[in-house]
Formats: sequence, C-alpha cells, structure tokens
Amino acid sequence: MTSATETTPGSNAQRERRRRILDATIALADEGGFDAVQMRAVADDADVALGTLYRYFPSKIHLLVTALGRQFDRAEQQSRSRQVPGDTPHERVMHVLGVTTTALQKQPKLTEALTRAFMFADASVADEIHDVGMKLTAMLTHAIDGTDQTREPTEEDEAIVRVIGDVWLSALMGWVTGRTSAADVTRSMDVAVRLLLR
Amino acid sequence: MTSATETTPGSNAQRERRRRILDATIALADEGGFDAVQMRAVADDADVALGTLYRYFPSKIHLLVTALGRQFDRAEQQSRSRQVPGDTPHERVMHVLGVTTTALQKQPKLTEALTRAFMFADASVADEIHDVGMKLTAMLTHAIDGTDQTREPTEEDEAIVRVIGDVWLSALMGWVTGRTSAADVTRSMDVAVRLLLR
DNA sequence: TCCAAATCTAGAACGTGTTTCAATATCATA
DNA sequence: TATGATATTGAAACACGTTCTAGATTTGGA
Repeated sequence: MTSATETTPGSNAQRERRRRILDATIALADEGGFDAVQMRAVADDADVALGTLYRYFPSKIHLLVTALGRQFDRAEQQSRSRQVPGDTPHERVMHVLGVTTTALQKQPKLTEALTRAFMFADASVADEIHDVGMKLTAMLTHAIDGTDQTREPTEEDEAIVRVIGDVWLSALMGWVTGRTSAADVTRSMDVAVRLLLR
Repeated sequence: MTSATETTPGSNAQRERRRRILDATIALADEGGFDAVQMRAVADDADVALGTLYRYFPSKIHLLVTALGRQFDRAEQQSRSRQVPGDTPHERVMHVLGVTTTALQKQPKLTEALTRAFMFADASVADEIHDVGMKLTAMLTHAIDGTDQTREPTEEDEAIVRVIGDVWLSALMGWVTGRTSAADVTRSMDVAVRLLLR
C-alpha cells in the first residue's frame, strides 16, 4: 500500500473509486449538463455499483457540489500564483470576472450542471457550499487588494465581495437556465462592479 | 355565459379550473413547501384529472412560477397605492424590503416552494420570469423615487434596483435552502443597500 | 493465515414528474 | 337540435433519483 497520494481518507482503492466517480461526473456534465448526470450512468462510467455511488455521495446534489469544489480548487491554484493585472480594484476585479466568465462559457453544459446543483443545494450540503463560497471570496478579495498588498482587506471590501458574488450567482442563474446570454453576464457584472467600486 | 370576470381567456368553467389549480398549488406549498406540491395532489385537490393539469400548466415549474406571479400581483396591489414611508431612498428601499421579508417569513414553506421554482425555471418559463422581475423592479423603483415624484428614475436607479434584486434572490436562496437565517437576509440587504445608495 | 467486520455488487423496488391513450363529456356552430 | 371539434377523464406506463436486500469480496487485526 503506497500512501500519501492525497489527503483524502480511505484505502488506495477507495480513493481511486472516488476519483473515477468525480471524473465520470464531470465528463457527463460536460457532455450533457445537469440532466445527463444520471446516477446510473455515473455508476456505470465509474465502474462502481449504484449502491456504492450512494455510499460515497448521498445524493446527486452532493456529488455535483463536490465536483464543483474540485473544479474550483484547480482554477484557484492556477490563478493564485499569478499577479492580477490592472491598476485599480475595479480593473482587477473585472479582469478576474472576465477570465472566469470566459472559461465558463467554454464549457456551458458543465457550468449549467454545477450551477444548478449549487442553487438546489439544501442545508445538508452547507459545508461544501461554504467551502466554495470561501474560495470565490478569496479570489475576489485577492483581486481587489492586488498582490502588492498595499492594504489589508477591510470590512467594506468583504461586504463588496459578497454583493459581487451574489450578483454573479444571479447572472449565472439567468445564463445557465437559458434566459439570458453570456454577454448579459459580463454586462451585469460590469454595472455592479462600477456601482460598488467607485 | 356571464363575461368579463377576468382577463384570462377561456370559458367560465376553464377559468374556474385554472383558479382551483392555482389555489390548490398555493395551499399545498404553504403547508409543505416545494416537495409537497405534487402534481397528483394538486390535480386531486383541484378536482381535475392529471392530464388536465398538464394541459393547463406544462410542468410543475410553470405551475409554481405562475402562482408566484399571482402572489406578486396581490402584494403589489396592496403596496402600490400606499406611500412608502421614509425620507431617503435608502430608508424607503429598506422599508419595502423589510416589509416584504417579514411577510415571506410568515409563510416560509410557501416562500421556499416559490423561490425554488423561480431558481429552477429554464428558458421555457422566460415570460413568466420576466413578468415577476418587472413587478419587483417596479416596486423597488417606486420606493427609491418616493411617491412624491421628485425625480424620474435614472439609468443608475435601474442598475441599482437590479443589483438589489440579485442580492435579494441570493439571500432568499440561502434562506429557503436552510443554509442561513431570516435575520441574515435582512442583514445582507442592509449591507447591499448601504453600499449602493450612498 | 484465518476470521469477523466492513465494503462492494447486482438487481429489484418505490416515489414522483411526465407522457400517453382510449373513452367520455362539453362546446360551438350549421 | 345535430354534429364534428375540442376538452376532460381515468388509468396505465415511463424515467430517474433514491432505497433496500442478499450474496460476493476485500480488509484489518488476532
């Protein structure tokens, strides 16, 4: 038994199963969105029994929100190191939002699946949701303050970041449900950021 | 055939059926929330066949979003006439939000059902969603400007109203999914309004 | 190495949103 | 009023999330 490949608990075989499940989830979501992530299909593709899938993730929502967390981790790792370009908080925040929105547009089905799961999550998924919220907050706060650390994040910064996150979620909701366009998302964010960071 | 009881199309019997369906929907939602609004139960309570229910409303989401629109109409009628108290836009907006949030808290199950439907609605419900959005926008714009009509709603007013609506939806989402408290909703709104109307 | 406990598998089964269909009822009009 | 079109009914059937069960298989400790 080699060890320490991950911090996830369980035996090697279990970590492997978990990875296969999340990979299958992302692949199915990327192809067909929320509806295509069917529990029987995930189990089949991941080569586990349906009961096992439910042992690892107690519901489709848990499964998708966990997958969202993993995606967020990867995106954050990519962006954390780099300095955010832009001379003002406004410019930097819009840059981060722009880059992210562009990335989401490239995998619209996946975005739809993960966003819907996030919206539908109830109290039993509070931990995972909180996790995702923290990562988003960290990303935006980092953008407001810049990497040069000229100032500490103030309480006001945090409040602004929360409002931006809310507007973003609403905009994403409109987009993934097909009621608005991706350009509308950018437009909404631009207006909100202009109002908040002035 | 007496006429002109409503602007809704169809025969008297059809308008009656439609009303019974929406009444049953609201009653079930008020008692047990989103999950309790089961299509078979709605059909039974409204004394129509399941197929008839689907002829009137093509999905559970359409049904609930239409019910939401009806509730909004009633709330709007109540508030439209009255002058919104408060000397500043901030005070007036917070008053409207406070009154509405209090009302929603009194029927948490109903709020949960209608909010969830709103969040889940896809493009096929765009018209109904747009309708609800317009009503909310009108209410908030009215509050910002006051009844005394000292000024026209500016483009900025409209942008602010949209952002407030977004924050409100996010806050409601957290509350109806049991992840945050009703007090958190008020707090979120207060912070957002303070940031936007300064 | 052997055994008990934990885990995994295959598959059936249940609940609820949605679809479908044949039979019946209602309506609008000639 | 008769008749064809339209609406309603009742019931069955399907899809997918979820639960449950009985029998392998794996695992970890004596």
